Amino acid sequence: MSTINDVARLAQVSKATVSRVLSGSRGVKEASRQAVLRAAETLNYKPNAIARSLTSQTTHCIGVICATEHVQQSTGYLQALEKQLSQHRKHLLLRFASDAPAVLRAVEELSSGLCDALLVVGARFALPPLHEDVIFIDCLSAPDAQSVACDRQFAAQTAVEYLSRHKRRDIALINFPGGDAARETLQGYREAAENQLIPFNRQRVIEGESEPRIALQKLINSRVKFTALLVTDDSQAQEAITLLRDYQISVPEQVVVFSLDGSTRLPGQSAIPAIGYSLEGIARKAVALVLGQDDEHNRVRGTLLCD
Amino acid sequence: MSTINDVARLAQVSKATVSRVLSGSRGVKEASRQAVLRAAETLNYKPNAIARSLTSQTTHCIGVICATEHVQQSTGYLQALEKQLSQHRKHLLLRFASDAPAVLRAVEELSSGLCDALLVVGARFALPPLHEDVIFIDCLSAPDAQSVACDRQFAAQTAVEYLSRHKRRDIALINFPGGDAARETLQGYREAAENQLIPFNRQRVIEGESEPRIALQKLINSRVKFTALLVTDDSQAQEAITLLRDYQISVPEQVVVFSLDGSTRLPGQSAIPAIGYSLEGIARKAVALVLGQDDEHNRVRGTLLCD
DNA sequence: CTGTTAGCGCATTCAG
DNA sequence: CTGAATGCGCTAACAG
Repeated sequence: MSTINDVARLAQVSKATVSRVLSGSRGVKEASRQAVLRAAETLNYKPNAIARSLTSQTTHCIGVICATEHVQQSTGYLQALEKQLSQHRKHLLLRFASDAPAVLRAVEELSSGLCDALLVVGARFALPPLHEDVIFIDCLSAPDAQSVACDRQFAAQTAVEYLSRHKRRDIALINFPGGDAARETLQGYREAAENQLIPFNRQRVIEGESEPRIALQKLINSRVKFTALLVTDDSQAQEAITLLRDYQISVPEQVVVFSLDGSTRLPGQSAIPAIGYSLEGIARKAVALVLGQDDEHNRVRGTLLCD
Repeated sequence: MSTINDVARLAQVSKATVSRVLSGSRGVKEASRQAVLRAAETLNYKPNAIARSLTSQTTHCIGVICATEHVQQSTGYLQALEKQLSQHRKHLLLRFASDAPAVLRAVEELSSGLCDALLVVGARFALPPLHEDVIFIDCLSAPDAQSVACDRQFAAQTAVEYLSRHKRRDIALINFPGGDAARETLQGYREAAENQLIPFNRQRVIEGESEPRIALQKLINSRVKFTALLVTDDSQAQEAITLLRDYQISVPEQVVVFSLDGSTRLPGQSAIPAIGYSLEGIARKAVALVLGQDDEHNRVRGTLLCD
């Protein structure tokens, strides 16, 4: 690769002039300008990004740590994020991490000046507080100012409203294992139920169980009646449906399964009703946050999805 | 962030000593060594990756340009690649590109010293020759030395063999639109057919058609008989099946659809017979190539998949 | 308008 | 064993 020195020599000017032409570009005699441009062209010169970063103290790299267990979910986010980032001329440094320690390691390794900021996506487990410029997307619980999250309360409300309109008033909920997400979901669920005059039955709510199959078994073992089942996402929905059928419970006839997050499904892929979030919208907000252009409103609301 | 200077000052030694301790680490008095280590610890010092890159002329970043149209396919590759790369302490810079110009742009933007090498994955379209250190994975056609590709001839052979064992001897093929991939596939197809004493009927082979639906319509319009259909990948298979059913042709009873690349499907997802490739194996080879440890054998063979 | 100088943070000489 | 000096490629401040 040719350097700025080569260009300067060929163009018979100083490095500074070359730099000016290729960056600031104002206040340069047209002749020199042309000479530089021509020299750069013939040498196929590209300013070295690393050297640039060293001076500017910014790499234009954003680290993205994908913590989603189910890869199919991450891919949509990745695409949306990459699109937003490249629109802002930022690069996306990718890392997968399937549990908290792995996320920590990834954060460590990316915190050596290589990235301007970090993004953690879809961590469904508890994360220790991360001091750096880390933004959380769709994670279980995170400081509000540094994260963009789904409005889970709104989602649960919508779901209950939808189900009760479909005459499914005995609604079970397999909630997130914990965190703010679980709290908000439960709140939305209770609130909407109250509005619908549906009596609250604690047995219908399973919490603190990270294994969905076990959660469902608990529910069935309790012999509480339910004609609808709220689960946190599509993969949980799939598992639930399989298990329900194993129990000879027909879906959706006997039990309607409703996914509280169906954003990552392909269009027309499934007939499971769900709340869908705009990945593009989420990515846009996240990138805005990362770039320090807070739009002060990091809660995203989803729309009802059902074919 | 603290710099090497801060550490040197705190440890009462020179920058050079600090550097020695934290890198080469030999030929340093134990006392200084401890002092440096302690200082680095209290300052939470991490050598700046950018400054390091500037001197070492290597960034440890590998650019990955995902050219797969169907995102579901890219995600498996991404995960496999990231795993291999991080094992080699390399970073993965992600970029999506859906057509040739976009790939070109991505290559341009990543060729400014930020990446040590580039990887293009799954380009199903013609690519102009790329001069840089670009390695191609699963692309339509690329110089053999710079690419890891599926052994398509072997795949087609295997498919034809499998189908004829299942008494499906009238095998149609919707081939790749062009490139070496198409050539090899056709060759494998013909060779196996010959071995099985299946007469070759050019009408059964559709080539040069990038739109799978149109390709299939061509085939059907020609009224040639076929009891099996070879397509290049799972998404094509899905489209084909839908269309066949629109034509009242039952799958797999009347026509068995066989996917020549089913690597990116989830286990047990589909009952379509296919050739599957080990993404991990492909990623391993690709990373070896990128790191200059050629293993001299960049062809990957797939295994028969059918439940 | 332009060249010289300094410095980003680090590793690597080369002397002591 | 260790410190001072040099340079990686570039930009910015400062003189001319």
